Amino acid sequence: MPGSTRFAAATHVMVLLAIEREQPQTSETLAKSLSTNPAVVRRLLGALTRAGLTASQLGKGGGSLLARGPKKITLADIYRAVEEPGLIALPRAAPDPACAVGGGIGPVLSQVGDAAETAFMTVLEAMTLKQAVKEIAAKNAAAKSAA
Amino acid sequence: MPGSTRFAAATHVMVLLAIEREQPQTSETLAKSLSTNPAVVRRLLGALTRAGLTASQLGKGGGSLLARGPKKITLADIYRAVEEPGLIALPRAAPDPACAVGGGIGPVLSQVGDAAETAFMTVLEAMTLKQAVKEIAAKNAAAKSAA
DNA sequence: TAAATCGCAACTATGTCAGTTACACAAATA
DNA sequence: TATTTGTGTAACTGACATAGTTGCGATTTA
Repeated sequence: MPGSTRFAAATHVMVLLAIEREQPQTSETLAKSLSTNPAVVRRLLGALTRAGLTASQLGKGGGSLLARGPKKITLADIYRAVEEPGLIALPRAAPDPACAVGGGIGPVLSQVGDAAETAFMTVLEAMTLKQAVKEIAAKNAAAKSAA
Repeated sequence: MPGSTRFAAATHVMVLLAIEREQPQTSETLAKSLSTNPAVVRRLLGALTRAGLTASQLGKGGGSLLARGPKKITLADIYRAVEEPGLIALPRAAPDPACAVGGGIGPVLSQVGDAAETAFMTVLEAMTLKQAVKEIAAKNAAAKSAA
């Protein structure tokens, strides 16, 4: 499997926070929903907080909350918060200097890569957290009626 | 480093083959240009051949050639030949069944992920190998005149 | 037949990620 | 002020993907 599952996990967390908008959620509660460890959630939350997407409240009755409304958060925001940029990796080893291609290929590739990544992010940009919550609720309702 | 460098390496190989259109290139020659090992190149070439992008000639005087003209090969073809699909990884662990989000988030995420990946590929689709060769040549000329 | 070359399979090394444990620090409550 | 609750972060581990390497069998040409 290429890449990381952080985006999926972070989105899950954000959806949960969006649904329980009022109540601060502890990392333990969130971890249980994701079937994972509180520390994993806290790492995610750390990245989300640094990106200004969530805020956390220390002490009793504390936990994490959305820093702004779910209509003002897109999946692109979440992606950027937890994933590294650079969908296309450039080679580690420097190519043979005698090779006619070696010098020019890097810039060309990263130019195309940036353009492709921008297109990728644009799609993520188009979906807000609120829409995601709505779609998930719809899927759940469909699944329930089928059962 | 996230992801793989195969796409960059495979593109490098393809550009080389496009430039030396007539002469079959051995994996050893190609490997030297990439500063890597012949076996690594052969693995790449294997994937490219399976995808119908290159053809190889066994025996003495053999090597690899482009299977069709560089105008008819896009960077998307190369990407698909050597990289796994699925830019967005879904979580390994199944979420808590009691969690209201668990069931619905997977489908929603993979739907958005597919759309984003399609956008990504469209950009790659827009650039042919021939164009890439041309741009690289231009970059090299610029670098040479600057030196 | 001999030389050149691909194709493939094993193996190793390295890096990243998820998972886990542990502990210090902050904030609220009694 | 002492206790409780919960975050933030560091260290360690195990799993897995990738790149790199080696070796050998198969195939083609001279």
